[in-house]
Amino acid sequence: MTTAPTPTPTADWLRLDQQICFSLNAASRAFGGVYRVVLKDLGLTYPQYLVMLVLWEHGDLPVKKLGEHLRLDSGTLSPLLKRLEAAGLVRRERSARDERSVEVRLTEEGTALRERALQVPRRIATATGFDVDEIRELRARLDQLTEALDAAAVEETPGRGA
Amino acid sequence: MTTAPTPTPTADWLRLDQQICFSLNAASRAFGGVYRVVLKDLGLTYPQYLVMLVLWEHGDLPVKKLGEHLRLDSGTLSPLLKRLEAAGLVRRERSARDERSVEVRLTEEGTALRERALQVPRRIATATGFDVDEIRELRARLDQLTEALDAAAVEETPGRGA
DNA sequence: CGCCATTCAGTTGTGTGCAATTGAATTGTG
DNA sequence: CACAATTCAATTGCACACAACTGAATGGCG
Repeated sequence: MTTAPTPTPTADWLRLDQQICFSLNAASRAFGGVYRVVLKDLGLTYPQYLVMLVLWEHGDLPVKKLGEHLRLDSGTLSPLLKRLEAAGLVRRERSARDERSVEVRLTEEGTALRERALQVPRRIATATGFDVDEIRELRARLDQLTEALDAAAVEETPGRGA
Repeated sequence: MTTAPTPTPTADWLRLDQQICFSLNAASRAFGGVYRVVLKDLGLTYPQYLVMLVLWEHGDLPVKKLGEHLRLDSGTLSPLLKRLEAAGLVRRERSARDERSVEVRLTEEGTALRERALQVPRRIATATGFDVDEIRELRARLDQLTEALDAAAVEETPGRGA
């Protein structure tokens, strides 16, 4: 139905757009709420947990690389890493080879925290009520969306297109 | 393949969990980036645009109702609404019937802005690269996810159940 | 070698998000 | 009517995000 005519009035577009950004926002914040509860035991916020995940998986990294993995810049990471350092989970050390760069290293305490974090994913997965295939499917869709949006953002920004 | 055994080692769960929260986060921020560019002409941020959408659709509302539509509390809305008021788009007036309540009303300027905002959804929809059905499908999945996460958050929080 | 563009982390300023608290207003109950 | 519980907006404190800028360090190029 609606194969050809009915040129989708502007008001409908607006509504649809509203729904998609609403839904994404709501889902993101709902995730944040669940993580907040689950991570309280570990003394981590959700973004801090993401940083620790990257470090646990890839080992010590300069701030720049960390930012590439997480799509975050130094404006966000610098204060966050300071808090992780204050909590004793990481150290920050100027690289000897390149004094501009700062290496983020896991402390023993930071490494040890991984054991306690291992139970987090199961609790989160349970909370979603989704099974493995559904999660994979959704993830693929979201990544596809992100890719398209990033490409569009570059094109929309006058002066940033390449 | 992998029909029955392979009981999914813990490390895999962790990886999967990482991906889903990464993806959702990334998509949300990518949306933010596109909206930032598109909304700059209107002088609105993305959350401010969401508030305006609700007001355009439902008319004047008390802060409380606004928060219910957007899942935001007064801690977020109060300063945001002050900025919208400073921009001349809304007025805030104590309700005569209930002095606790503050009515958020569109000014003429705020109402007029809707005309210029009508072109936003099309640009966003184009940027996603998704067609109407794909968006609807994704939205449904996300709402389902949000519902499950909210329910789980209530259960996980000791002392907030019921 | 000297200079300039680039790279990198950090800082500043603005704007959310959310928990917790405050204080005024209202409602329910006796 | 009086009093306790509740509702509501605002505020405070903390933690992201991100743009714009700063300053130190590096690398390329003549």
